[in-house]
Amino acid sequence: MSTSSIRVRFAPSPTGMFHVGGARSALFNWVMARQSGGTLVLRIEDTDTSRNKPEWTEGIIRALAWLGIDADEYEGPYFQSANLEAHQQALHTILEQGRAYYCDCTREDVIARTGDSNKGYDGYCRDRGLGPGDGRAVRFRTPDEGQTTVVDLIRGKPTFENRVLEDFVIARSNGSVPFLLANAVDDIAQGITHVVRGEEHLSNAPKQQLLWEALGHEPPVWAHVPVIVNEKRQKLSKRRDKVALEDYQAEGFLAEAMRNYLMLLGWAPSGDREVVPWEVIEREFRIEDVNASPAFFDVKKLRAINGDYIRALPAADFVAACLPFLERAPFEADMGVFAQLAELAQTRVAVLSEIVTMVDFAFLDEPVFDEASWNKAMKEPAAEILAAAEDAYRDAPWNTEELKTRLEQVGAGFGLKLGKTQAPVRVAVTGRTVGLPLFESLEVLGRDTTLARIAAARTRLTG
RNA sequence: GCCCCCAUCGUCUAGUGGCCUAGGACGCCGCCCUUUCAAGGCGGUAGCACGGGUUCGAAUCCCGUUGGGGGCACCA
Repeated sequence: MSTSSIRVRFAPSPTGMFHVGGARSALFNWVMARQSGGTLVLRIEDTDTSRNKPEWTEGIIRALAWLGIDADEYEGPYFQSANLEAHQQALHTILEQGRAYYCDCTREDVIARTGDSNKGYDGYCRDRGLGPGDGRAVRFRTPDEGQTTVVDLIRGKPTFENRVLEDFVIARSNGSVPFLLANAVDDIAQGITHVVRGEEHLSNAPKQQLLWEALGHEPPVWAHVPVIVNEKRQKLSKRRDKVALEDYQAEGFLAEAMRNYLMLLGWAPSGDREVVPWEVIEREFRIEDVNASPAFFDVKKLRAINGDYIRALPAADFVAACLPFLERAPFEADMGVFAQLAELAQTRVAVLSEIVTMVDFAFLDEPVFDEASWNKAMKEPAAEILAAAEDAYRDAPWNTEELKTRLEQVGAGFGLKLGKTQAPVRVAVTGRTVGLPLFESLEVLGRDTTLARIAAARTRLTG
């Protein structure tokens, strides 16, 4: 952005869990504000009292902070509900201009007349000269002729025939002002210069632009970012898709990875790389470069990127990041032991929550035996291998190299390579066929536990 | 039904008329490494929806077709 004093906004309504689509919009707006020295305004659109809950608002603020958009990064939060008077004032201004009229039609009346529930309002009350009264809403009189063109940074100049724009409601019969007007009035009041929001709002743009003009203001520059879709190419919905940012956070996705990935939906940094420091994104992002087509939310790719970020973490940071997951685990982890295992685990987890099953064997009294693993590893000379291993380990110097060498020797006695020989031992000690490097794990576990587990497995095997 | 938007590998993208026998990433496959699994290294698979133009030249420009999507509330 070359414009120096842009004002953008993020205006979510607190009607549910904060989701990834909102996060991306917030990120786009934030980047635009930061790179232009402009301002990001946070406005909570809380006027639908039947669907709003304060905890949703807290969730939004918490999620933004998690992504790096702390309170000092935006102006606000403003609450739409605090701006009711301005909404009424705007309503009167429009009414006085004769650009709006009262209407007592119910939804049913309109459908009865048009015979089509998909058709908009038919203009029935346009010239009935109704005054205010019970059960009467106010509708904006859209122009009969001409067209409205919105300047959209991503889509060019979508143009709408004014005659197909229905006379929409700008005041409900109870006097309250709905979204189309309230949103526009707030944007005007807060000096918004660029409205960057989801594509689902594109068809609202001409109506709102008409409102801006009626209120005596130059319309803003718009940017309708494409929706994020699921595997069926439909807009992500909280009903059928996993969209809550909190859920991803709880699973162990890193905020840095999440925001990097989110920015990749519809856009890409220069060069042949996409996992890049945030500074690069902030430097290179241009809303004009955002693709106009919907993007699929690919969790697999998100995981891959998250893995990249995890591996890039300094060891101590990785340990710290695992803490919350350890606290929720069904065991008490000794941090000294964990630190050693974490080093082995860091390249093996794509999301932090996976750390739990990766190290549980070290902190549980008994390993959790995976049925399939047991059956796979405890086949033929397994009992003999375990017996030999137990003998070989009883007096072994307890370090990785020696443990490895001794088991190699055990395997040699059966004509087996280490890959085969280690399987029964691994399952006996960790419960699973895959996991952290075995001998390193044994070293950390200690002789007593290792021997005890091998013995227990032998008993279990032979009955 | 009406309005609007969109269209490069399975997915996310680079590409803005010649540098493209279309590049990268994820996924997938193979090989190497190897104590399992990862990580890492190397290699491979796969795409400009279709049809017309414009042009010396089109993934790039125009038109149409088809196919997707979003919206059509006294929700936001």
